[in-house]
Amino acid sequence: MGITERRIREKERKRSTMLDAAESILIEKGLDHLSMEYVAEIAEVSKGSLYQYFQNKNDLVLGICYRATQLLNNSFKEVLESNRNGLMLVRELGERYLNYVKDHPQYYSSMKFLDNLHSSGVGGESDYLELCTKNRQEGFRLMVEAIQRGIDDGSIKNDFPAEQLALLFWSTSHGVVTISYMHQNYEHFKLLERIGMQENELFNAYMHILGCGIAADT
Amino acid sequence: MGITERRIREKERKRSTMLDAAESILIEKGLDHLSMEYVAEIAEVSKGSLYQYFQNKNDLVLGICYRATQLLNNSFKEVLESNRNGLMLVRELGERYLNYVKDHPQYYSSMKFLDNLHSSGVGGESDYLELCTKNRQEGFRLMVEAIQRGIDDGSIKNDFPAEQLALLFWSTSHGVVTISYMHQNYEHFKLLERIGMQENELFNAYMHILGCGIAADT
DNA sequence: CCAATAAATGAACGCGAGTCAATAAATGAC
DNA sequence: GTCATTTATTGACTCGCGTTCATTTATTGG
Repeated sequence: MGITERRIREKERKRSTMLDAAESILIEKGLDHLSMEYVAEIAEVSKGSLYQYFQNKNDLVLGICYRATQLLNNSFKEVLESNRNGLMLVRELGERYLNYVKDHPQYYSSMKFLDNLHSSGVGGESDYLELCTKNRQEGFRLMVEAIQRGIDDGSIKNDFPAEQLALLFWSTSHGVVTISYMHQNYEHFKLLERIGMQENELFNAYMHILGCGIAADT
Repeated sequence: MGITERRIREKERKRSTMLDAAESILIEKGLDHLSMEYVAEIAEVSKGSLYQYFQNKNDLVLGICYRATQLLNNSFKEVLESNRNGLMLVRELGERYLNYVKDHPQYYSSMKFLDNLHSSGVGGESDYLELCTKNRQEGFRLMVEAIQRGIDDGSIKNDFPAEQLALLFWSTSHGVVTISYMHQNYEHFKLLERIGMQENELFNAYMHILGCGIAADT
């Protein structure tokens, strides 16, 4: 009975096409101009068809967000395959995060979208929501792992449990990366210019400060 | 000619009433349920009237955001009136920021709204936008001042210029505060619980790490 | 009391998300 | 090949909401 399997594959392929369309709009026009009508037009299907593949607009955007989290996690996993010390891994994770935002601003914007969703108690109306959340947790887990390795190999102080340091690293780097994102994508955001700072300077300063806080005394 | 002045006062009073209505909705129902219709109903005016006082919905929300930035800045200014050393001031600023988000989540959400605006190149269609931006800059300036004082009084290392440290402090604390906000306002955000961490622990850890990075060696 | 000006109103418009009854296509049994 | 049945596709429709505007109402200055 290969027919149902083929059907499922077909369906996945179509879903993927639709996501491609949505993604291209996201890149070219931004989230504000991503309408179901427009996606349907680009994907060359009817609006109604979209709703056979996505439960609603949120679900579609989270479909992109799912790709986004996958890509970021894969990048993180690569880092952890290295056998450098934990502190270096942490630094590398930060760098990857920064480059990710630079290379895929549309993916990052979809992740911001995910963050903003949780407010209105949006729950069971998107299958992708759960997948995205899972991926987020996985990403966090990778950070924990890097830090734990650092604690184990003695490159990172053990003042705090690895999870707590990871949360700190996650939240603060998120803040720094957000600045970087704004700098690159918001025309009127001139803070870096105003204080005469380069993006990489910001990142290096961040890593320096963070390093002072978490690096073990050698 | 006191009549035009009275008129202007009246107009300001009415605008304020409308903002009050919008704010109460924001508190009780959140940004998602803040519609012009609803605001009109609560403020007991017609929908059309709102547009005599606000250029559009964004403008109205930014009106709230203006109040939000005012309040935060006032809190910051209080801190700077103290004559403790700069490092203590910085810590106090962070604490104020955290408490602000705890006490006025609706104001914080309006500031997130401001952040999300800059994307779609929304420019001259809101008078409040400029005011909010001004206030933001003022808030940042206060941070710079605290740090500069710290550098001057020797409590903060002078590895970096005050502006750069301020940007670092601003962005990283923003990240930490965001976690705190999510923890309090997003029902499904369980990260802190999952790693068994309290909010104040997060803050203290943040300040500890930051302190290691910026505090002068004594 | 009467223009003239300003403020307030709500019906009407446009846009976009989501629905659904009708239509078309694919499948499997005979 | 034919036909009943299940599955996929369509676009007209509803509905909510931001925004506009012609009309009505209130206020001012003469």
